[in-house]
Formats: sequence, structure tokens, C-alpha cells
Amino acid sequence: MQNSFTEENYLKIIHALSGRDGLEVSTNALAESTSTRAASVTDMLRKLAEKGLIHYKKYQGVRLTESGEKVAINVIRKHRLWEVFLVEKLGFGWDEVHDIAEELEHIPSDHLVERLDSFLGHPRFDPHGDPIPDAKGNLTEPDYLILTDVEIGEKVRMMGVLDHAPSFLQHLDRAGITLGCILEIKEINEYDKSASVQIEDKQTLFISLEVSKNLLVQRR
Amino acid sequence: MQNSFTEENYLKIIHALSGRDGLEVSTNALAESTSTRAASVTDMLRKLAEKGLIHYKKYQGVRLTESGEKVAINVIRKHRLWEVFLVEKLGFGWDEVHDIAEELEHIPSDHLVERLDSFLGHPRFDPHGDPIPDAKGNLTEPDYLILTDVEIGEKVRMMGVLDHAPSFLQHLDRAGITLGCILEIKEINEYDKSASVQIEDKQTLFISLEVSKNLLVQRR
DNA sequence: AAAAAAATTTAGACCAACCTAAAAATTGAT
DNA sequence: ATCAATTTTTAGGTTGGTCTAAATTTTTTT
Repeated sequence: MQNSFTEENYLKIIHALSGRDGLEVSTNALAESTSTRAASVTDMLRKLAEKGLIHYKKYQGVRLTESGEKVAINVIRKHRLWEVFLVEKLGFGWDEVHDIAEELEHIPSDHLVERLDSFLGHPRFDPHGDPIPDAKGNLTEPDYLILTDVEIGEKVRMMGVLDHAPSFLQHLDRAGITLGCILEIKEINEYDKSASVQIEDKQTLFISLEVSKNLLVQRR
Repeated sequence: MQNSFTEENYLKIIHALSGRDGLEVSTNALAESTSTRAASVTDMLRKLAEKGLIHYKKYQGVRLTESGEKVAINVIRKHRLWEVFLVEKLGFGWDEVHDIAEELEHIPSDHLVERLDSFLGHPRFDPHGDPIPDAKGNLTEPDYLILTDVEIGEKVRMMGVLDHAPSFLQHLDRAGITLGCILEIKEINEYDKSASVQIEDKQTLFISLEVSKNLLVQRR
């Protein structure tokens, strides 16, 4: 039996919300993330449980089963591969691709995904730095730091973002902060916790705490 | 207001069935083509008429309005561009791409279509020889001949197919008949109307009437 | 530990897209 | 021109995914 567009979205969102430890996700959190009401979520959870895609006991929250996990990771794989396509091949900006990939991720065809993967040269990361699961469903989250955890004087490489909102990504574009660039923390402003950061040994600029919280980096 | 996947399919099929003269399409023909029942078609026709996408009077068949035509042609444009992508970039065979393109054609984003079109180098024809409408919605059907209309001794170029069934396309592959190849009609067999055809000045083979009826060619 | 608050589920309804069965309109044959 | 066959529409029902309002369970506060 095939999973619908909607079912795939629920599974993807449950995966995202349960984090790497696979903890329970609440009905309300799902209602928030799916932009539906809690009652609708309950209906869907009953259906997903019947299909063996989630572990669900009333009032107890929800976890993916192994087979649900597989479906979710496949959707994530497709989403991220299509994002690479849109940016690398079609020339979209990293701030423009999320909604389109959200549609493309539900196109069903294993054959298509594998050919797309080859065509793109088996990329390991999408344009936002998120890791792309392999064809077998292995998804290894690299353990990046958040910029707020970096000490003054350290040099780090920009590896990804936590927020994918176009406005945030456009802000980074304007600041010249791109994936892979080198950042050095010069100082932390006591007053508002903003950081003075030198980018690529060139200009220094202030990064607000809000922005720092959403930047993933790696020590070097 | 956005058109649904299903609505787009109805419009596309009405376009195909009404031919270049835009004649009336019957409810039964649509039921056949959409693999639904006539009653379901009637429901949908009422809806499409309310949206101003078709001209519909009870018992009188149906025609696209100008705005319906625009939607249909846009779907066709997307379908054919995606087919080019699948064959030219991903390496699919022309017999494998129809069903996948059937899904991709409903991805909504004008921006995406135009970038895809550029990426592919503004192709004029899809892998089956069907013309690709331009961004403004101009679709000009070249007036090809059907192979059955070609006289003995004539040389023609293979330009397209009427049937897109995988089994038919695979048959052409096995016979070495590809888009653009040169065919010379050597003789017509009286008994079964099959044709002896020489391909690219090389081997000669028999083409059944059934096959001939589905081959589009051009005199040269 | 009881009461209040919050989260979740149930009950009953709606819309899109489909169905079957029956009724109505059109077409075609004599 | 009438009657039979065919086509099309109407009536009423189903399923997937959503909703609101009310009921229930869990959690938090006092």
C-alpha cells in the first residue's frame, strides 16, 4: 500500500520533532508543525498506527516504527537531493528552494531518486549543510557546534543553518556568510551578546545572538 | 484560486481529445481517458465550468475556454520539459519517462519551469518528438505525415510517435528506429499491408501496419 | 489530594473526488 | 415519427483529510 502525500509529511515531521534520540512527539507539536488542529492529528495518528508506521498509545505521544523511519528518511533524502538540483543545476538561491523541494520530495520513483543522485554526483550535503541520507537510509548527523558555543579567538568553518527561513538566509547572503566560509570570533558584546566576527580574514561585522543561535560551525 | 492535480489532468485530457480544431469532447470519452465513471466526470465538469475553465452545457459535450486552454498548455509544457530532463540529463529511456513526467507536470512554480527550460537549452521537442509549448503558451503542431501515407520509394525522416506506450517504444528500440533516423519505403506487402523499410541505408525490415500507423515522419 | 489548567480524544460535520443505481435526454433505426 | 439503444445526468453514498465543540485524560498548582 502506498503512502499519501499527507502521510509522508506527518512522518517527516515526526522524524524532525523527535530528534536524534527518537523521543515521543506530542499531538499539539504535530498540530503546530502541520498547521492543522489537534483533532486532525489524532485522526491521522490512528491511521499511521494502523499501517504500522508509528508507535502510538492514546495520550502517550508518538514515535516512528522502523518502517516509519524508513519512509521518513526516504522523503528527507528526496527533499535534500532536489534542493541540490535546484541550487546546483538550476541556479536557485538557497533561500528559494524549500517550498519547491517540499513538492518534489513526494514524487514516487526509486529509479528517479537514484538517477538524480548519480546525476548530482552523490552529494553528501544539501545547500543548507544538512546531510543527505544514502540510498540504504543511513543518515549520520555530523556533530557541529552552534556559533554561540564558540570561544573568543577561535576560528571556525560555517557548516550549516538551523533556521531555513528565506529571510534568515537572505540576511546571511547580505552579510557574506556562506557555507564553508571561515569565521573568527573577535569579541562578544556584553550588552546584547552580539558577536564581532571576522569573515574570511576580511571585513568584521556584528552578528546578533538570534543569528548566532542558528549557525552551525566546526572548529579548525 | 489554484487548480488541483485532478483538475489539471481533466484539462489536459480535454485538450488532447478535442484535437487541433477544439471540437466538443464527450463525457464518456473523458470517463474512458481518466479511468473514472461518467457520473464522476459530470461532477468535475460542473466544477470546471464554475471556475470558467470550460464551456459546458448539459448533454452537449465540453470545450476549453481560453483560460482553460492556457492551463492545459502549461501542464503540457511542464510534462514535455520534464521528459526532456529525464531522458537528456538523467539517462532514462523514452519508454520510461511518461509516468514520472505525469507526476512532475503538476509541480506548481513558474519560476521552476522557466529555469528548467533554460537549463535544458530551450528544447523545441520532447523525446517522443512532441512540440514543447513556449513560455507564452504558443503550441504549434508541425504537420507530419503518418508512415502509412508515404509512397513506395520515398525517403522520410522519423519525427515522432502517436502511441507512447512503453511496449511500442521498446519495439522501435529493438528495430533500431529512433527519432531523426531516415527511412525508405521499399515495398508494401499486399497480404498484411506491412511495409519493407530500409533504415539509415542499412538493414531492411518489415514494419506492421499497426506500427506504421503510429509513426510520424517528414518527407525530405 | 483536590481543583484548575492544559492536552488529547471523541463526536459529528464538511469538501473533493470518486462510486453505483436510477432517471432523463439524445441519437439512431425502422 | 416512434421506439429502442445509448449517453449523460441526478440522487445518494464512501473515503481521505480537515474542521469545531464537547468530553476525557493528564499535568500542574495550591
